[in-house]
Amino acid sequence: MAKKYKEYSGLNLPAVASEVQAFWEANNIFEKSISSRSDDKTFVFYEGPPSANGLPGIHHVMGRTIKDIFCRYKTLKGYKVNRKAGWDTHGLPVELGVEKELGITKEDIGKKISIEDYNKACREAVMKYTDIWNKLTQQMGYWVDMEDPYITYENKYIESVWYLLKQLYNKDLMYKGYTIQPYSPAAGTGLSSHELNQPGCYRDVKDTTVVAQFKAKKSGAIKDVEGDVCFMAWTTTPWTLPSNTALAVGPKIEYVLVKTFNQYTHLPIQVILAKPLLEKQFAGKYELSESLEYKEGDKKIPYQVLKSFVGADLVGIQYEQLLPYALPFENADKAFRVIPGDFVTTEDGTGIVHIAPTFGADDAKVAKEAGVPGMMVLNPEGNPVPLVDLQGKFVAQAGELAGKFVKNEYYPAGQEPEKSVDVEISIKLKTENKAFKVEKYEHSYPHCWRTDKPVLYYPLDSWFIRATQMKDRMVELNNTINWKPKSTGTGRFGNWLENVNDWNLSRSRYWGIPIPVWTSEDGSEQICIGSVEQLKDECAKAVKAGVMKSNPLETFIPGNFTKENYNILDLHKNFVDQITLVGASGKPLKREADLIDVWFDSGAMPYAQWHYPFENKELIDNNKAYPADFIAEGVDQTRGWFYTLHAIATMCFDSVAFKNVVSNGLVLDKNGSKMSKRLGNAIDPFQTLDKYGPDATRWYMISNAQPWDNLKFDLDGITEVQRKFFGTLYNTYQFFALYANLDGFSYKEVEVPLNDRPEIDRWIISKLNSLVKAVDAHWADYEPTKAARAIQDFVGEHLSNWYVRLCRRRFWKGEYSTDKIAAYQTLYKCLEVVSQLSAPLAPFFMDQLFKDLNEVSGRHKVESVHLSDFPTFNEKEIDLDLEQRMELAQSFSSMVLSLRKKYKIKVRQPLQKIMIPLLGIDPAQVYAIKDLILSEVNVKELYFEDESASIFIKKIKANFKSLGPKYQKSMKQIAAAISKFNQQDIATLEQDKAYSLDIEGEKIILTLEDVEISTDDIPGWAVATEGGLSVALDTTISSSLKEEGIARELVNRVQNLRKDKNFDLTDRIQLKIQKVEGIVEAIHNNKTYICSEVLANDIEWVAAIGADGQEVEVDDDLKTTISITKLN
RNA sequence: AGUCUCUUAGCUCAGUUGGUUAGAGCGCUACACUGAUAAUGUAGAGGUCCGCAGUUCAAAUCUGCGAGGGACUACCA
Repeated sequence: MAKKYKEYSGLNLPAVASEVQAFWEANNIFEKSISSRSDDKTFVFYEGPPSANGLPGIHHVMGRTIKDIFCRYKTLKGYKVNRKAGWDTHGLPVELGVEKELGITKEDIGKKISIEDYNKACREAVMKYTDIWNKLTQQMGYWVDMEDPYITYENKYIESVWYLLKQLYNKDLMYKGYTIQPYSPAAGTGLSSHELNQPGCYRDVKDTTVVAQFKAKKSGAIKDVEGDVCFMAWTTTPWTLPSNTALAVGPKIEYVLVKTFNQYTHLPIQVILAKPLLEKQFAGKYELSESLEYKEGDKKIPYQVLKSFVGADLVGIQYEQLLPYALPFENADKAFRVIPGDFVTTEDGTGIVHIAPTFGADDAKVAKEAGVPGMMVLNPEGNPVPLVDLQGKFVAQAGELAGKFVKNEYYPAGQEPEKSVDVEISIKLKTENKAFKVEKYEHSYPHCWRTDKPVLYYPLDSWFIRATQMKDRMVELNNTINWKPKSTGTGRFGNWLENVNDWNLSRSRYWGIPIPVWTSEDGSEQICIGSVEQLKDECAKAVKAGVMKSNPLETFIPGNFTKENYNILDLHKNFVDQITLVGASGKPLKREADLIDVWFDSGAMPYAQWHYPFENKELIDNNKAYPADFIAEGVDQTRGWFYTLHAIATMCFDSVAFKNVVSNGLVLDKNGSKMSKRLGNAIDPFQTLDKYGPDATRWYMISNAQPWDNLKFDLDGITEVQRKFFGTLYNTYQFFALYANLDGFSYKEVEVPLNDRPEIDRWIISKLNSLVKAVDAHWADYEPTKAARAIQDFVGEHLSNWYVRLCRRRFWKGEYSTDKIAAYQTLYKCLEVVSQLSAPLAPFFMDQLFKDLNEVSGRHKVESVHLSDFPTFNEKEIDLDLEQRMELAQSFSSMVLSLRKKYKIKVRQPLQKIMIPLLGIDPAQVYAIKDLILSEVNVKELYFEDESASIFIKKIKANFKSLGPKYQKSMKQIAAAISKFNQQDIATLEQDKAYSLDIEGEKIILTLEDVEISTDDIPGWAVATEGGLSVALDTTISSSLKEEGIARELVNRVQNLRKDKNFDLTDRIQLKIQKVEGIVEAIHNNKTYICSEVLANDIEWVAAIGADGQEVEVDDDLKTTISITKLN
């Protein structure tokens, strides 16, 4: 017996997924999808490593669906797509997790717990959730090679990173410098921006603020002003005033010179500040006054505006140092000047900004640009340091402030002085006539999340990568990358590159990749290590020179890449910090204490995942696995992973790291708020996959919104996809399977030539080819949403709602004829192709569909849809004319049905004729679909009415698209004139193909193209108009039509009865009907039709029917009783 | 604060180079069909296209200024 198509008792998507999953595993389908493709045609994909330290969320399903789609698609297109999984294992979250678990803090490291044990704990903790991640990967159908992932903490990985760092070092792209970073003196550690963004870090505090007066040295714009002139600058951190080395003004801001009196010393003063802030600063007791009479004790202090300038005029003017405790150790002559600053605003303060380059990031930046030094002094060892030390105390050079903490919060509890440094300085300035105003001010200021004490912005030593130097090349290379969406590449990423800063590599942490640089104490000698082999050699030298007792890498064998060999070392801090190397002149070299930014880890993955260049050198050098053809991550990675990949590739390889990149948006909850555990609106990916199945979940996520838009994730949306798309497709398959099994169709017959198939078959085949063409282009173009929607539309609208619905009869009626075979072949083909087109997105369901079909037909010699070849479209099978006329058929049908509805004539009641006016349509087009329309709307005849026939009432409208460009300004009058046309005018225009209009004395010739003419009404007919098409329906029901209607009703009732009685489709019956007035004629005249429809041999009229009879209504208020019996 | 992004029906989204009646699905209401039946179809109601100003004969669409949501980066005297 021939194989049967599998029939199902219901659609259970989660069950489908687990069955197919089991099938994949049992038959190694994933491996085969790679191994079956040739090495010559590869598609390179990079997996952005997730941190196994956190749990996966629903957004990971989103991101990974996108990755999976294009990898699977390329596989179908014949590419070999290797996908190595990876784990991001370093970083602060891991450290914090471990500290929480062990109940320790950073201070305990090296004391309560050794760095070695600490790192060991991190190493174990970080892989804690790998099982859960693997489960998600498997359950959602994400194909990635989890067997052999790259792991960023492995020695081989680190060795590759070191290699890259050394390249940068050798190219002089790495340097050590200082930068202003958030720093917690109480904790003695720098803080990352991540730490500063912890909730509760920014708090409103009340600080003493000072508007200080900086006495100008007269030159430039103020050269000729009599008397002393001061710049006014406001600060919320008076303790930074001793470190002031510049004042910044906005070049375009207007400033004024004001004459007034100091409120504390009552001495006359002349000050400069921004004009927009004049009233704010001179509020309260100050008053604009003609006379400048003032003595101590007066309630009001008068002031006058003497002069105004723009900021640019002030730039370059020098001033006397406000608090001359110390001078910058270098370039002191360049200090104490007015410099330009773009960031200066006139929102608050004075419009002149006090610049202390050692304690502000912006300050450092503008000072550097202007060539102004920061207040760095030399410590007893001769090293430059700021005026405040790492504990937050002033250094010796700070005069009477020396030894004091800059904030009272830093003193041990109970030891705070009564007056904080801020207050002390304020008082000093007041008495010295240098303070214009001192007041408390409330503002938000960051606090250390661990010590609860305010953060300082402090210059810290860091290693940098000279990204600024490579900016132009990075921009150039970026222009060759295909970004989805484009705006992220040009906008967010492009701007980021344009304004790129040097990359701060340093992190003062424990669990990460150590900077492989060893330096002598005086900084004169330095080695950067680029491999374990080199480290071993240098260690040997160090042992020889006597700076180290033994070589910890003694047993390491260079060139041996076995696990065993690499397991004898650990390239983490605990191990490498034990190593002292030796410089050329014999000085001992110590490793720089810092670790590198974990973003470097992940940006190095293209090379480090292959242990480049120690192993697999050719993969990179010969561009076999580099650069990536495709990567995808969330848009939040733009300045993260996308950037680090790009930067490293540009700097080390002068190449892009990826050619195509999809940056997807966020997954929000259904109200558009961010998902978070705290709000309890986070969606559990496992529950979702369990309940709805991966296919529907994936399909929903991709079809609902473009990947780069945020997705408002709503579970009801998945239900809809389930019902609407998968349900419909499932039903279509079930329908096919039901009849194909009855007829034994297994696609063994020769293909019925397209020309021998009916119009509707050629139509759906044409549609199918168009679909293949479109979907192929969408997948290739990284437009998954468009692909999904196109498929959805095809399945729902064209295949199910139109093709199957209209063709149902062909499947169950009659012999196993050519026409029937054509129908099966057509529907089969559609289902098969749909399964292939959709397989990248709905891998489980589509594989089942494909296999269910293929197992009977054996058309494909592969076990799985994922091993098949993507369908090709045949341009010759696309018939746009046909597609267009089918649309016409659909429109006409819809209009007629709408008319039936309006006139309350049910579809089962046959009607005699419809008429279509030949206005703007090709009769041949409509003629070809005549039968289709007629059967769809149950009407007997269709004919065309020539446009010259006078029964139409026509409507005319201006065609703006055609008239607009030609007449522009006169458009409105023309349109108005056209709308006033009467039937005669329209006829004239149609006849002469032209019509002359007179608009404001100008003659305008209208052609037929300039207007749209449609039918408005046909008297005596029911008329429907839609989008320029009209159709008229004859609603007359003659007696013979009425009889037919009754016959049809009867057939319908009998069929229902057959079904109720569970008769087989092919059972013949005996039909008894109770003789009732009004139906005899109708049934008699349609007897043959009735009998053939219900498979009755004859109709037996009876006077009354017994208990087995069924009363039925065949027309309004027209009832009879019938009974049927099976004939054997 | 800067950069990017989004805002169209109750909800989720389409809407080509500007062209005059702004579309679909879901939901809702009404109905039909009953040999795909826990399926299917049809029709109807439903809109200040976020606001304002501008360009244009013509703006959901282009420009500017705002508002709101979101992300990232930075953090301010």
